[in-house]
Amino acid sequence: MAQQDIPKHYNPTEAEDKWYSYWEKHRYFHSEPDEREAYTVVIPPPNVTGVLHMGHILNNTIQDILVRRARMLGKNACWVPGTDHASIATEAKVVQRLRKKGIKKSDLSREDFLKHAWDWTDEYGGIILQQLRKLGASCDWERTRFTLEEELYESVINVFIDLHEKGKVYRGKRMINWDPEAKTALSDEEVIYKDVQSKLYHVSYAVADSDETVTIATTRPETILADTAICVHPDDKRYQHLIGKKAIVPLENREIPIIADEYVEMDFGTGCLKVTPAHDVNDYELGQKHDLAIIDMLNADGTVSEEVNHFIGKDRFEARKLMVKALEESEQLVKTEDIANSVGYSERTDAVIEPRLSLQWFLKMDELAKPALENVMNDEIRFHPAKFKNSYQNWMENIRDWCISRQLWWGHRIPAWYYGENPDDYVIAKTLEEAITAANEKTGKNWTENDLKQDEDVLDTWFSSWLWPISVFNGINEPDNKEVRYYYPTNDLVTAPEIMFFWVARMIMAGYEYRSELPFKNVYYTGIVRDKQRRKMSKSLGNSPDPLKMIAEFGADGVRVGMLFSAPAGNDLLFDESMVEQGRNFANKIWNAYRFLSMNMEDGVEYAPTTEIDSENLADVWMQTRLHETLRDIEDDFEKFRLSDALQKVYSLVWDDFCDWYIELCKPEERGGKISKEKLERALGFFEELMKLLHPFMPFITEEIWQRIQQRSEKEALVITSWTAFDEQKINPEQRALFQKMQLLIAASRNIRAEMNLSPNAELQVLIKTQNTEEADAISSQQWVFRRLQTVSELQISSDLSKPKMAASSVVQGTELYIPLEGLIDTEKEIARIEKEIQRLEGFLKSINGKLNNERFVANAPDEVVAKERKKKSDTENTLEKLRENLKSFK
RNA sequence: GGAACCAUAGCUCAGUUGGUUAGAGCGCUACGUUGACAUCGUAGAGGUCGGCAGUUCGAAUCUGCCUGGUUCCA
Repeated sequence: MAQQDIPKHYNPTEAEDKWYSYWEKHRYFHSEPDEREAYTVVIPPPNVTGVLHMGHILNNTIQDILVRRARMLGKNACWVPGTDHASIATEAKVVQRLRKKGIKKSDLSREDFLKHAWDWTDEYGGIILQQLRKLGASCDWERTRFTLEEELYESVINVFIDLHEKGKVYRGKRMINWDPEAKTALSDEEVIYKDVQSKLYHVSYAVADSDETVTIATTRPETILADTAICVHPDDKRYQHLIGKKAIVPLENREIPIIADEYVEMDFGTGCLKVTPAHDVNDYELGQKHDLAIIDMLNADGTVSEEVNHFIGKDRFEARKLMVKALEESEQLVKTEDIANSVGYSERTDAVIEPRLSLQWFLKMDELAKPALENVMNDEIRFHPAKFKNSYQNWMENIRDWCISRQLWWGHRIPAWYYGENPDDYVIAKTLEEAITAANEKTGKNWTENDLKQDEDVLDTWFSSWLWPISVFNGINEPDNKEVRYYYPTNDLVTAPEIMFFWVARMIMAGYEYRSELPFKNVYYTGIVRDKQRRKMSKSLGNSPDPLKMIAEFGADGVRVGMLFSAPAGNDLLFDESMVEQGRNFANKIWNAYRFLSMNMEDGVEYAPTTEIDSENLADVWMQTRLHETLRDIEDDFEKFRLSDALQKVYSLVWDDFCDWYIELCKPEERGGKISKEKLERALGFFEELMKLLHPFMPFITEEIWQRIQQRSEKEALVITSWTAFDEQKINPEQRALFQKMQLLIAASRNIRAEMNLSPNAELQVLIKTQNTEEADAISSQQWVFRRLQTVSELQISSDLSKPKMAASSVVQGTELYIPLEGLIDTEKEIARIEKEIQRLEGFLKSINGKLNNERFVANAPDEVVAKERKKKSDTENTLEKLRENLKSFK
């Protein structure tokens, strides 16, 4: 392509749209089972309500890198995308939208409401998946799944039925976490505890038939209305005489027993505990133990119920205020103190959670947890970073049953059918017909469809997500189908540590329960994206940049690179837009490297990029060495999921090695001259190799350049090109060392120019005194490297050189470099320069001597270490001697 | 209250089995633009590795304690 066609700056938008649709059109991301090894990733399904945020960018960038690399490695890569139905969040959105239209949820039938919910989903549900395409995500879109679609719905119902048959799903009245905002039960994991400043109210209760009072302390005085006992420690001398007596509940004037239990901490608060079994987990257990009455004083919406006699219909917080006022008036409020305590909030609605006694469906976890714990602890499933095994273990070992029912409509409706009012008057069945049959069998009666009522509730969203790696391949409904057998277990799961318990742990359980096998081999936990002040990025804080705007401004490749640069494995990352800028700059650097090479192409000439190097050319041998060293090193990084490190290495290979050295050395000697065709083809050959290496990280620009370098057929797109295999034979340590020495000599020369204020173009006489004739030969034979990068009038290379007078000098690895500067040299400066270097090396030598003079070091340290120190000593002494000689010539 | 993780340059982080007077990127300073790229190049400054003690011939690395921070669980 001719030079005028290539703009000076890379324009990502155009290339990104072009190549993404090209990839999609040719179905490169689509996977079908075949004879190749499968590489499977299932996306952590975002909520249908979701829009792309920085966490998604990070997470999906990582997945895409893994998937694209696997694809290039020749594996049958399959990345399954999809969304989950997010019952609470979606239902809230739909309710909100209906409210705007003046419709109340309570006015609608279940069917009508669900119609609205599906409308909403059809309208907004696909947004986030569209956005992922902008990022370059190479998902198999033909496999897009939704947790509420028919096949997945059926999977959930089948699993519920199965677990019920196994006795693992049960129905019971238990203390659960109630969200009065969403009016539903939540699982323990959906409660977020926050430390808040509260008041501790000390309230005195009269003791019946006496003048005495007892004082309790509580942060929730309104629950006094539902108290059914006072409890003290049996050994507490202060209260022993009261045990067995009655106390009188303030306002309500009910008599409640004063009981004794060792559960009470004598030195906490007053040592006297009010017991409200309906509204506190611990109190509930006390109640069970002592057979206490249960008064449920709260309605579903958090208002006071008619079970008590005061503040009926008032919100719980309003009731609290009124209660305090009333206690003040009756002079039963002894004192109020400030206290920091922990309060549970709903993960979804942020409402204060109320512990509530409620009839719900639960899943028994103990047996499910066993293989799930074992196989993570023994690294059958590997966590990256491994530190997360600790909290996983802790959770698994203290696991409690999972409350899986939700009082919502949007979700998988529980397949329980009731025919009577007793707790056991139900059957579990997939359809009404089956339910009738089952009910008839169970009861021996003849039920009709009007007699049976299906449970109104739906299942926790995670009760569908936990099947995701199986259900996306329909492996629940058809356990033996070809797809699930081919793709399952999946390979890597990339997710946030926040959902380790919600999701990861439960997927592992489901994996062992339903496939007798792990669901994935590796779990990579990404960090949390924070802003520069370490605050978590969130919508409410408004501190999160809009990812799509960022992609538009910096390019998807730039965003991906920037994200990864700030994301070392498993640590939180402080997102900084300057990192994205760096990513964009990198894309531009690549672009310009190509632009330069293309400028050297003649119109109408066919160029055939080659990886056959000129073995006589030091730059070629070195560049090939660097390429293969990098291939080797990043293989290891990928193995350890150190993607940030891998990218750094490729970045440095491209920018530092290829652009700063290799391309510079390709430039023709004479200004305005063109690079020879052969040289250009080798440079392009390397360039193609670099594009392959970079492709997983920066898919768009690499494909763009790949397609510019040569005309490619649809079978030759970079996205499906084979990864270059690491080849030990392509690494040449000797030539690498020689090139490195050249680099150091050039750097030394540049340094002298900089320190002496000499222009880079000043023609200088340079003398290189080598340590021996072999080195002189080696350097001489490749002296063009030096000449190309330093303007020299004369270059002498020999082991037998006499130092010129008034020359600036440098010693690199024992090789000396002289630049005679008669008339130009600033003697003072040069003396200072040499003295500084001497000082540095003397310090170095001192520390080496410190070791070598220590008998115990010589006696105890491994021979190699001692030998290494000796070598360092002689090298340093050698260099020092030369520096001192040089210094002498100025004095 | 229990537990885990972390503390290295101005900032964000590497530093893999203990053996270079500690590395990268960004930022900073100086110089540089008559065609690859100023979204750039060259050179440079900058750290008693949170503190104290210990193990060791040798500690950023291992152990203990202390301080500060983050996260998870209750």
